[in-house]
Amino acid sequence: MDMHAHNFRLVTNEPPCDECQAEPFCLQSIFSGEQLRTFKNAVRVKGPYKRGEVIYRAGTPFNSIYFIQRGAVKTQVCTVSGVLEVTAFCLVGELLGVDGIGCENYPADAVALEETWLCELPFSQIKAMCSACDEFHQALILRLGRTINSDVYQWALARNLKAKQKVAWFIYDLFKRVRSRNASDLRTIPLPMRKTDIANYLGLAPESLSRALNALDNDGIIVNKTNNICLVDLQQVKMMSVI
Amino acid sequence: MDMHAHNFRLVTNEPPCDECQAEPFCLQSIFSGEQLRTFKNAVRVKGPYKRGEVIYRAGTPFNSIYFIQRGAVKTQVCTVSGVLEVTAFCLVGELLGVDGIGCENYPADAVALEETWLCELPFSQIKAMCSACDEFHQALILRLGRTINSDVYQWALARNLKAKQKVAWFIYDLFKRVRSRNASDLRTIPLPMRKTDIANYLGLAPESLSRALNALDNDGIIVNKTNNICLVDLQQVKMMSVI
DNA sequence: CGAATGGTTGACTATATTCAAGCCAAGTGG
DNA sequence: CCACTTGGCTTGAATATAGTCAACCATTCG
Repeated sequence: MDMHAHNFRLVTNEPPCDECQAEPFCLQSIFSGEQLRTFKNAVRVKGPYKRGEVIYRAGTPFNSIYFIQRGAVKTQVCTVSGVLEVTAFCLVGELLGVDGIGCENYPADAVALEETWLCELPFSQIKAMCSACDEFHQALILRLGRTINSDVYQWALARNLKAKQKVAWFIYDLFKRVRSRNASDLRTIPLPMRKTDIANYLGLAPESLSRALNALDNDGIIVNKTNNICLVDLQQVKMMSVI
Repeated sequence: MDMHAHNFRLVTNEPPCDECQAEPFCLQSIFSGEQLRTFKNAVRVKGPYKRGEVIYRAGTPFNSIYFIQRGAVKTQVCTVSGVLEVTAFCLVGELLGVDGIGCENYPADAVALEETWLCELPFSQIKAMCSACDEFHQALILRLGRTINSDVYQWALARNLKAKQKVAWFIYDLFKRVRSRNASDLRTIPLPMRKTDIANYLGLAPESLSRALNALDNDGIIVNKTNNICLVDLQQVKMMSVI
């Protein structure tokens, strides 16, 4: 069914990028002329994935990384007793599946959080392009480095925070990521994921997250809605999220 | 002073590997003949680093990764308010500095936990060898993948554990790493790091770690000493460390 | 020997989880 | 169009858990 769904969703490459909300952050910006042609032939647009739909499962062979054209994705691992733990959120303009590099299989499930369109980059092609173009290789390494860095070392700093600070940290991180794709001055960021997902990701009970968000709202630092959060006092949010 | 210390410690390449405790896990095992010669010329043995000595600092340029021949290392980042957070422990036979790949600078300090000898692999040379030898490239990627995987995804699973379970998880992880380098059946693993470092790494107060270790000891699952831990009931330790 | 550091213990406090109940908005079927 | 259900979210009270503070013990190091 999964495979069938993929086939169903597969869109031709001509023109693959018209609907992309994240074109300025696409790796293709490095290329021109013949190389751009090669790149565009290598990638495939896939979508739409509906909310809750699985993009790939943990344990399936790692063949591709994905660029998120539109939408948002969560990754989650399943413990031996069947508890799901959210490991990351990927937003528009970010890379998905990077955690599979160096592994036979993807280590986590990837699940769409809203209607999502992806640009698939087969890893074999990526390797070929890395060999052919050093600039591409460097750009890719930089992206991967940044991804790993934020996944690992940000968490190292966040794990000793109290619930309220953790939440502030999460909100501020999300804000930075949204803003970097979208230089506008908006302080209201959408939350494509469920609050329960956020709680899980932060290692909090949903009730604790709810209380922490409430506390921040009562302090006048944020305005907490179901599907978005407004960072009223940006400086304060930033301050709270550091030890 | 740092630079000076390095020069002081620099040992000639002939013979670099005689004292290595981790030779079977060295990347050179891939090579033979002329390539082995090239590899041996590329690497440099450095040591001894005394306990507490800084190997590299966060923010200094990333030039090399290191293979730990002997000893053990912790990496730590410093928060804006000056609090140190331990991000990882690296043991004999493991790679240090991997967190710098894709970055201009090392993201964390590396500090020796005991008398430590390293084998330095300049990243420029690594890149050259990757181009020259696909098998090496694959082996390296595999190592990096495993490192990242354990740093990121293991933590994702551990972050929702209670103190006692976190401690069991840490001990079991350490046990697996020690055993994989050293196929003996010993159940007593040395602790090159301070208990305060472990507590920091696990996001616990030192007192909480102490109590958790005590509880495990009282349960008859481990024997808790200052510089080592004996896993009396291995199965139980493993069981406790999963959700 | 005395100081310093790391580790432990106990009492108290802060913090987060659990459980149970209720609310609200969105989707469903009559 | 309106009850009805559902899932996600919130609230309050009771409980479990970890952190803090202060004192103390053990080892190491000068």
